Amino acid sequence: MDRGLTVGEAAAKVGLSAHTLRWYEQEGLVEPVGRDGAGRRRYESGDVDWLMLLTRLRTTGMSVRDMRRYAELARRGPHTVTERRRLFEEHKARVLERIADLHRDLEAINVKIEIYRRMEHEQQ
Amino acid sequence: MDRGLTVGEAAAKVGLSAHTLRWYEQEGLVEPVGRDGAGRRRYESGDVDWLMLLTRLRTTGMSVRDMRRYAELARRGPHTVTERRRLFEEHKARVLERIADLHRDLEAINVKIEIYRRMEHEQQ
DNA sequence: TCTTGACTTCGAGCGCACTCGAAGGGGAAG
DNA sequence: CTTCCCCTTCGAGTGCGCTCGAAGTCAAGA
Repeated sequence: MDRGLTVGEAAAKVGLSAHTLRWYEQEGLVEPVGRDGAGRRRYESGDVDWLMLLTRLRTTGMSVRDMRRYAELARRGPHTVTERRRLFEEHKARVLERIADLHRDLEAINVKIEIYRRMEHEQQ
Repeated sequence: MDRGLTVGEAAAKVGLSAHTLRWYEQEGLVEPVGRDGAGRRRYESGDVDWLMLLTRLRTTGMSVRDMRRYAELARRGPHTVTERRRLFEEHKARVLERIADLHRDLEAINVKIEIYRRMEHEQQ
């Protein structure tokens, strides 16, 4: 038994399917991960950390296309750190805007709930 | 010139395409809207209000399927008001959870930005 | 040794929410 | 009357992000 997790174990850990993990690799979101003697993927802790970062980017609405751009920067080495930071700061701004939009739209939904509550009251 | 907006005007007003407005009608998200003598759609202010509510539900992540369920309740009349309020309250809870998730994931992104900043500093 | 089950690659398929294009029909301006 | 533009219906196409299935390999357990 080599060190590291199989694709199934890594998938369970990060909350994605094994199919999706292979697809992420194929799409260039993840560097080709190490293999054991039989050609099976072995996810080390660094690989898992990277996947967890990717899932955070995904759940905050980053597209696969942008995640690929980011992965390419990371592969190109330490001289792309400034660009990576900018990419994250732009993403952060988008997420903050998204949160503000959600709050704004919730206002309208709350108004609607209040209207329904009043209608229920009058029906009695 | 009849009263009301054409599909193009209504689309511009609510920020959707004319194609999408027709599609919403076809999908049962909107009651068949009134027509002028030539069979063209005429959106009255109530129709536009409904579309604006729908767009708020969409931008807060409600699926077209759930919007259709809501539209069906509204069509069934005033005795569905309680159910509509419940639907909105459940949706509101999901949106609040989504906002909380976004804040949590932003934390991780902020940590990453800080790490990059330190790396940039050390490179100088 | 045999079975089981997770792994491999590859390519096709799916669900969602539009998005577009074709073909034709007014109606208002010049 | 012609031009123009927006309208109509219908069905097909698109982009995204997976998701699935087929066919085959391999290693560990009974």
